[in-house]
Amino acid sequence: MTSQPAFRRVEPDARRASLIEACARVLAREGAAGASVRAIALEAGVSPGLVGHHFGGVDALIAATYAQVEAQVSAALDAAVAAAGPDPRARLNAYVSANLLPPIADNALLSTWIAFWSLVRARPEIARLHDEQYGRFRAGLEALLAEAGVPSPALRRTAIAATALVDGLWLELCLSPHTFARGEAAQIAREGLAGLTSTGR
Amino acid sequence: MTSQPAFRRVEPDARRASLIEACARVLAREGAAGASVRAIALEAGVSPGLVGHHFGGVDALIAATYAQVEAQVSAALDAAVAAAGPDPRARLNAYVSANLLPPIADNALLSTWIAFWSLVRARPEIARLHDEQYGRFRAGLEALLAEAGVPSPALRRTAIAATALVDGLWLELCLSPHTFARGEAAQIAREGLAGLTSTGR
DNA sequence: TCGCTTGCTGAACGATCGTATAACAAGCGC
DNA sequence: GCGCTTGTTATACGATCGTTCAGCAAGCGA
Repeated sequence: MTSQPAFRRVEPDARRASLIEACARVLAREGAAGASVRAIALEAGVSPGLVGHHFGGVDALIAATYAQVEAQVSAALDAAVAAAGPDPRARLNAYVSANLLPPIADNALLSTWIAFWSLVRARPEIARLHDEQYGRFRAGLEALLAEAGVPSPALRRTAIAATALVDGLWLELCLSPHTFARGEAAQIAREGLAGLTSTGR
Repeated sequence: MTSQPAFRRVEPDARRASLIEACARVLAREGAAGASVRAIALEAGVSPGLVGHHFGGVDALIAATYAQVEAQVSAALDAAVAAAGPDPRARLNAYVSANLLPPIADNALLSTWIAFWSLVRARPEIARLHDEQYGRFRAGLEALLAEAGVPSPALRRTAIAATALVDGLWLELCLSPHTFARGEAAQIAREGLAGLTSTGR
């Protein structure tokens, strides 16, 4: 009888990806407070030492997870805009409401994101990542607003307001999911965006 | 030579208040992860055992701190509305923009609030407090929106959108304070509110 | 089949966590 | 001035935290 291997060797990139996914799941399930090295390693089915081996420390793993989740969100937004066709207004609406519809408005993803927010003030590395992410999101929004005819002077403020609207809806969707449904949030975001752009001067 | 007392006896209510204030300061400075019993006790200048003695556990202290901070914010909002005079539109504007001006838009208060958010998913008690707080805020907003002439069918959605706008601006003000100034945030909120209510049907 | 590279394990370390508890002492009532 | 109440301290406990590291073993190449 041949005993099966006690563990499988995986190439570094694949193992890192597996740890990142496990970290995201733990963050979603237990919040930032529960994202310990041991909990993440258990979730990934590996030993705690592997986290230090591949990332050097748990902070770097969390930062990598942030970057990974953000890349997924960004890709989903780009896809939504591309699928919306050529009409500028439709592209703008798609960009905004995609944040509040699947696959972005997933409970696990929302929880992951708020766990990151809670780390921003304590970890300068996370804060830097957040600033970059926020900047990219707002830049994308400003470009779509410009396409949709929002005049240049109002661009910055309209983009900030729309970003805040989306973030606020996203936040409440995460904190108390029973207040309103995902579909309603997307509709509120679309209506709100219409209001924000109609009076933007 | 008379040696001075090693500590002062304080009546329970006053000591509890002192611990709550210390908890808020620690949450603001170090985030939820740093709000340990020992850190809070050190901040308050007492021994760690006092937290258990007066609150039973650190969770109850954090919940009490949440309730206390919320009461302060609520009082500041009421005061802002009262100071705005009788005009419905002015009262509505005061309610919204007061969230983004001193004393509410204080860095410590903002950090405290986001630390609470990060605890909502992990602690059901905190989640319940959040739901109550959010409900009160939205109810207050709906009343002011009704005064300002927003028709009843649009009331709920408009209030949700305005709350999200304020929360989003508040969040970004906390996460990266250099993106925009407090005064600009309040102005964006006022303009955004005008847009939200003008198209609300 | 054997050796070598290296991904991986698992135990151990010191620090810090929340909580419980026995002893102490501040300060009021008498 | 003195005892009593009780707010407060200090310590101890077990659990869990992040990190380190010596050694095992998986699986490829020869």
